[in-house]
Order: sequence, then structure tokens, then C-alpha cells
Amino acid sequence: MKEKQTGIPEVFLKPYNPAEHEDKLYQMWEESGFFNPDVCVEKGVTAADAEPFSIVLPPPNVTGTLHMGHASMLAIEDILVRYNRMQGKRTLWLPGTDSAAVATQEKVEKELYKKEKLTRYDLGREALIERIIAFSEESKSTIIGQTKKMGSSLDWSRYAYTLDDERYHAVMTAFVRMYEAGLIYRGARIVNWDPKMQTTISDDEIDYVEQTDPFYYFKYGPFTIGTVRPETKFGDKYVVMHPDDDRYKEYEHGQTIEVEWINGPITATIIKDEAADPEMGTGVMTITPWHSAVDFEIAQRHGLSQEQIIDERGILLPIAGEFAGQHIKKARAAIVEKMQAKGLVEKVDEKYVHNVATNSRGGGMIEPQIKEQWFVDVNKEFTMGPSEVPGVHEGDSVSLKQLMQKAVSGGGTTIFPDRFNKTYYHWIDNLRDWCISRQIWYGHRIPVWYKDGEMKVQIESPGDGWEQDPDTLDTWFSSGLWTFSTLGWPNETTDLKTYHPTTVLETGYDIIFFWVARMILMSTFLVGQVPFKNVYLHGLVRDEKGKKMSKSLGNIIDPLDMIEKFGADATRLSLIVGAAPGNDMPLSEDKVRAYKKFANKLWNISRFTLDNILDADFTAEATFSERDQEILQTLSDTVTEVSSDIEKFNLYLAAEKAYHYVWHDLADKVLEESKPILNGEDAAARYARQYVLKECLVTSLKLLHPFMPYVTEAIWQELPTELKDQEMIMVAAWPKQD
RNA sequence: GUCCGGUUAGCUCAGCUGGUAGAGCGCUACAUUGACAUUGUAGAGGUCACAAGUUCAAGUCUUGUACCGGACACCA
Repeated sequence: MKEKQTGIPEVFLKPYNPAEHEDKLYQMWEESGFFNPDVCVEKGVTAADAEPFSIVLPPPNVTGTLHMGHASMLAIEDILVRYNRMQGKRTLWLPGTDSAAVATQEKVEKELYKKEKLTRYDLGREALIERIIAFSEESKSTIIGQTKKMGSSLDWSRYAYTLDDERYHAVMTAFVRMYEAGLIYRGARIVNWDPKMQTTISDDEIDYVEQTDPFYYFKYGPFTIGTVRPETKFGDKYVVMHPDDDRYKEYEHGQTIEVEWINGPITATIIKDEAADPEMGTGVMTITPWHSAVDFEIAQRHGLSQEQIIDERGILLPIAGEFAGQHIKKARAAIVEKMQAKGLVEKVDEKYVHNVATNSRGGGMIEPQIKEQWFVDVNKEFTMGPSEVPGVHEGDSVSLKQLMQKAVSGGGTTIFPDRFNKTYYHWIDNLRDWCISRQIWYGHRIPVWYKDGEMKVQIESPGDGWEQDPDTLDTWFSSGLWTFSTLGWPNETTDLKTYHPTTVLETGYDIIFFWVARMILMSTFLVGQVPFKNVYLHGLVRDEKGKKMSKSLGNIIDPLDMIEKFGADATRLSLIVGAAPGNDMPLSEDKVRAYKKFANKLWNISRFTLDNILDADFTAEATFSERDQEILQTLSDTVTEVSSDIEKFNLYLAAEKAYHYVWHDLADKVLEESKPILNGEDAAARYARQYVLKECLVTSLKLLHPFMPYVTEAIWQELPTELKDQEMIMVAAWPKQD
């Protein structure tokens, strides 16, 4: 290293330029192997029996690119990881990517159609999957590269992909075990069918979109019924009313009446059921069990017959008579016209506002259908195996629902912020059996085999002539295994024993149901442990006006742009300060810019300090003034506060305190008042102050390292060896607390 | 409809277990070429949404009201 006359490294003579250092530093970290806890133990940085600390990275979509949501997730997790690594814990942060099957297949299919005018059926299952894999592989490196840019200290040697061989094996094993325990069943049930993508989707994947449609009142014998969807009404032969509705006292449950209907007279049966809301319209409705979840439930309760009206593509079936073969969208007007002609239309409310179920992953309008699907039974009681779940013991009779409740209520998993506990319990209370089969091709294929009406559930094909179920599993089925499938399960690996349950799961509050709850379900049943001891839910990153970032609004702030302009450290800090757990956070470019200044400030603090202590003799006789003691005390208090805030997951407070201390205490006060002492005649006082400044610098760098890993490491690399306890600050010891 | 948040300086937000308001940005004035492609010092600016209650004392606790946001359910 070339040095100037003053003795400080030349690099400090220019302002801190992140672009010059970041990639080099990341490479240095990666090559050191310290991202891998085993290497830390090997090289004596971490004690072999140290307490473990583990986080699995919520895997981003392989085909995606890094957005601010990812950036904030990476910043939060990296802070926790770096802090705990410096605390001497055996720290693992495990990376992975997600196949996001539905979204990925859709993307590839769209491309395929656009470029080659081919559908998936033209191409066939094998060929399509090949294309999807090629596409995923290609885009995988993009998201991984971008993840590294943020400074994420992930252990890449343990990288997992949701569709790789180990995960495949875990998923198959999970399915078979759950089937054998009687928790997975096949049944004809009402599902959310997307006619556009030709697949079922789960309740959670539905988006309700507000829409205005005409609402029709039809004469149905002596009754008036209302509907938005006349095209589903052909087979309606049950008329339902509330048992306590006095207006219809004269009718009895089970009584039949003749009514004139769309295609001629039919025999209607009166059903009294509490699902009918007396306040709603006339209080009377007819039901279509095949195409409505509520109607299906009513039909189940009373053992009513069910008939399909609309096929999988949205075409009317023969029951529609003259309308058969028409698409429902086109048929509606014609049906109403005919009913009008028959005098069955009483009135029409043209401006009826209601919510329409659509597929959140592709926008297709959902048509409920009764289909043979695979389900996870959440209410069935089974005998619990070996259990570390609080409040649940081996041999207890429990249901998956109860397991999910107890994991949290027993304190096995703590949710931050705690108001989400209610949300979590509320969701479980409303939880119905989980439909896990999907009619898409890319994903984990269901390990069920058929031959001559016989069925076998096992991972390998039973032999010649056995046909595998064509369906694949819901992506959240495999995601639910993520905390342990990434650690080697179903094998009893050392990793699994060491790092599971993981310490923290950090994710957005928007996927608490999709993912958090499912992980708890899978882990408690399959491993007998909670998947994580803590859940930290972060908010959504919004623009400076609090609006959601979206392409159409043109208000997207690209994290990679920010890194290029202001550095990864500034980007990280801007995403942390002011971001209380679970609260949405506004972000502006100005905010990022402000933290770039801070990185430079730290750079200059270091330069000034080094300039004044490089010639210091720390062994010389020194007299510590009261003020010296006070400065050291403040420093130590800051360490205590920052540490405790990190432990409590209050990163926004920790970051702000560290920032405030370094800039407005250390720089503004301590450094300023030290100038006369450092230039003064009193050698003993000078030595003392030099020692104090050295402590302040080294400790501040460590304090800030989890938040700003690059600039602190860049400075650390320039410090004289005798000031350092480790060559890299990323594995240096966290400052001692009183 | 049920549940959960929010309402504090021009803007974005802190304010943890109750003791007469804080930060950043912005604004004004002054200082400084310094360790600092600047920074420092000082200042202006708030009946803490509204109402009632508990208390010696209430942004802080309780209840209610209004508005904003979100989640879930329902939508025949």
C-alpha cells in the first residue's frame, strides 16, 4: 500500500466511491468462505459448540428480477445474519430460488404462442417442461447476481432450488407420508377453476375484482329470485329460504312445486337452510351446486343432486337446451332475451356492483366447478408422532388446524409484530381443506399411479402399465417444506439437527397465509418441530407518496439503479430506517442519497481518526480525563442500545441510533473537541484521547457493519493490523457490552 | 359485515411500561475550505383528528365519533 507523508492510506484522499469497492469486497468475502458456518468453525472464527442462528431466504422467483421488496428483505435478513455472526453464533443464511410454477409456465406459454403460435398441447408435456427449465436456468443467474449486489452474506454452497432433486425427493416423501396418515385424500369437491389457464387454484390465489353488471330478478313459480348469472340457472331445481323467514311460512321443507323455467316446466323442491339471508333481495334463492361454493355446501348438507352446466372451457352443456355449445359470455344476453319473451323477467337492476373472483396469477375469471382433486384435510384428527411442538405431545390426537394453532399459541413461534397473531388465528378458523392438485405441467408431479382402476401412492413407478397422475402439486405445498427440505430432510442430516427449527423467518405480511401458515402446517406434522422460532413480517415498500410501486404508475425505484448511484450501503440503510416491522414504508431517491452522504461521512471520520492515531503509542502512560471516560461510556451505552434493538427486531431504531451516534455525537462533538487535545502539549492527555478515538472508530465500524457492510469493510481493510481482532470485519467480534 | 392499522412540524415519520412534544428532509440566518464533491451552529414552524372518561398528571390508558388505509368473509 502506497502511503503519503501523513501516513494515511491514499485511498482516503478521495470521497468514498461505493462502485470502486463493492464488487471486490463481495468477492473477497465469498472467497474467504466465511458465509459458510462450517468454514467459520474450521478456521476458528466460530466455536464448534456455538449457539446456531439460521434463516432461510424466502426464495425469489427464478425468472424474476430484483425489486425493492427483495432489497428490503435482503437488507433486513443480512443485518440479522451479520450481527449474529459477529456475536460468535454458528450462523447460516441459506439461499434458494423458487420455480413459481404457475407464473413461470404461463410466461413460457405466452412466449411460445407469441413467437411460434404454438400452445402447450401442440408441444407436449416433455418438450414444454424442457423449455421451461431452459428458461429458468437462464434467468436464474440474473436474480442470484442481483442478490449478491446487495451485499447478502448468503451461504451459496447450500443453494437450493425448489425443483432440484433433493427438494423433489422431499416433496414426494411429504406427499406419501401425509397420504399414509390419511391427511391427503382425493375427492370430488368444488374448486376454483380457471377456464383460461385450465387449472384449479387455491382460495388464497383468488383476487376479487369489483365489477358492475346487470342484476336480474326472475319469476320462479310463486317466488322471485335474483342473479347476475342467468347462464348458470338451467338446472336450478331447488329453491332455498331461511327456516325462520315468516314470509314463506306456508312452504315446507321438501315440498315440491311446478314452475315454468327457461327451457320449460320443472319440478322445484323447497329447501329451508340458514345460508339463505332473509335481508338479501327477496330472501329466496335457487342454487347451482356445481358452480358455486356456497350452493355446493347447501347441497351437501341436504344431500341434493348436482349437475354440471358449464364445461371446463366455459361452454354450456346439453342441459342448456338450445343454448348448448355457446360460450357463457355470449349466451347470457340471449338467455335473458328468451326469458323476457316468456315473461319471466320481473325487473333488471343495471348498476349492480359486485366482486368477481379472478385468478391473481393470470387474471382469468374463476368458474367454480366440481372436480376430482387432491386435498389436504385440515380437520381430520391423527395421532401425533415425536413432537417438540409446545403443548403437543407424542400420541396426542390432533388435527392439522390444531397443530397450526398450537405452534403459535404455545409460544413455539413468535410473530412480530404481534398484531398479526390475530390475522393468523382468524385465517386458520376460516380454513377449509386445501386443494393441492394443479392441472399445469411444470412442477412436482403427484406421486400417484393408476392401472386398471387400481391406485398406488408411492414415489417410484410401480412398474409397466402404471400411469402417473397427470396433475402437479400446488407450489405452496413444496414451499411449505422449505425450512427443512433445504436442510436435507427427509434424511437426518447434521444440518437439520443443527439449524432446525430456524431462528427467524423474515417475509412480507402479504404472504402470511400462503407461506408462513403452510410452513407451520408441514413442519409440525412432518418434522414435529415448528419451522422457525420467530416470524418477522416486514411491510411493503412504497413510493414517497405512499403509493404502491408499479410499472403502470411509473413510480418504480429500481434497487440496482440505487446501488449504482449511491451504493448498496446507502440503499440498505434507506430501506431500514423508518421501516417499523409490519408497516409499509415510503422510499424516495432523496432518502437513499442522504445515506450515501453518511457513508462518506464515516469514510472521513476514519480518515481523520487514522490521521491522528497512526503514530500513537498505546502502551505509553496516559491520563484519562473525566470526559474521556464519559466518551467511552456513551460509546458503550450505544452498543448496548443498538444490540438490544437488533435483538428485539427493532432494526429501524438500531440503525437510527447508530447513525445518530456516529454523526452527531462522535463526529460533531467528540472529534471537534479532540482537535485541541491532539495538537496540544499534554502528551499524557493526548495518548488518552488517541486511545479513546481508536476505540470509538473500531467500535463504530463494528456497530455499523451489519447495516453498511461494504464501507465498513473497506475501511477495516485499511486499518493497521494491530487495531483489528480479525482480518475481515465480517467475522470480527461484536463489541462487548456492559 | 368481521377484524387490524393509521390520523403528531410544510413533507415522511419516531415517540417503548402516562410526567406539559422529537428526528430526517425542506425553510431562515450566521459561520466554516475544514477530516467532509461541504459541514457546523442557531432559529422559525405543532390547541399531538374530534369528544368524553380514568388520573395529581394523557400523543401516551378506556370508551365513543369522524375520516384514511389494509386483511378476511359474503355477494343468490
